[in-house]
Amino acid sequence: MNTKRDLIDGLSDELMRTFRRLRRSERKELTPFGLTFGQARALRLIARSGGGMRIGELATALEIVPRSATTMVDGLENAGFVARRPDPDDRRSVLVSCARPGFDLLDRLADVRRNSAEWLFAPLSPEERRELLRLLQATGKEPS
Amino acid sequence: MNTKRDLIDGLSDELMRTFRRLRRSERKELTPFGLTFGQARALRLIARSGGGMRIGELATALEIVPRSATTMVDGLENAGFVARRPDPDDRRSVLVSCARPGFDLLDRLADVRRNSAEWLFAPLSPEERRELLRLLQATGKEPS
DNA sequence: CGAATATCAGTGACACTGAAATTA
DNA sequence: CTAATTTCAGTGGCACTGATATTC
Repeated sequence: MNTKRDLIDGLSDELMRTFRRLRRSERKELTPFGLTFGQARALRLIARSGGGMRIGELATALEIVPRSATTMVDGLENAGFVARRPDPDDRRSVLVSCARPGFDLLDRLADVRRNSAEWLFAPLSPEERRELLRLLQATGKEPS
Repeated sequence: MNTKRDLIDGLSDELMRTFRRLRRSERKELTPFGLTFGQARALRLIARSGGGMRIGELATALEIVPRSATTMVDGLENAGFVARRPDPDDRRSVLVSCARPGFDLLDRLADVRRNSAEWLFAPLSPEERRELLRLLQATGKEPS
């Protein structure tokens, strides 16, 4: 049982350590584009949605509360990367969609993301990467 | 090469998602103890150091800049969990060590941490957990 | 002198809660 | 009326940079 505790402890530590390195690297490379780590993440999701995304949808996808998604969209909108428009079918809702400057950025953003991550995963073979992805995807979704 | 990009993208996404879930869960369980996620992490390291740790050492271990470690120790010290004392061998330095209330907390803190993480790793077998740990440990340490 | 150590002051990112307004 | 959706206001965590004092 001591080994079990050590294992979970180590997993927590390594998970945190690895994520923080990834985020720091990506942040640094994102700075010249005027985007933060979180904004880039949101922009990817919004662009992928095509026709437009409600704030609540975005919040769910980002796993944050809707209020926080509002602020995130504010930043992207002020920078001109996304646009808000009212939902014609539900006047409570707002649809957020990717604006032209946002679309123009997507390819370079993908490059940045890949470059930021590549050094991190470089020591892993393609098979190991797939296995890592599989294991991460298998983790639990909610605290029981 | 499209598959390669998708793989790295997915790894980044899953790594972030998994870490954030862990942190959120641990934060929630840590609240009653008056500790934040970062403080708990620092306290573990300080306690493990035994005789005392310099701020710079702690910063290196936490992978943050020394100035941020100062603030983190401030919080732990104000709460009475750690104590600062001057380094007798180097008057520029301060040694941070775990105080009695901090020691008293360690066991319960370990429980919290294990409980917070267990649901996350529950779907993984012991072998898979060891493999996940190995893969995370194998990731790169510095942006090339 | 230059280098190391810790601290002070300010800032940015980002998540949270609670309350209010609008509409389904 | 209740529930859903977004937004406003404020707060907390935590990382950063730059400047300063002290000491090696």
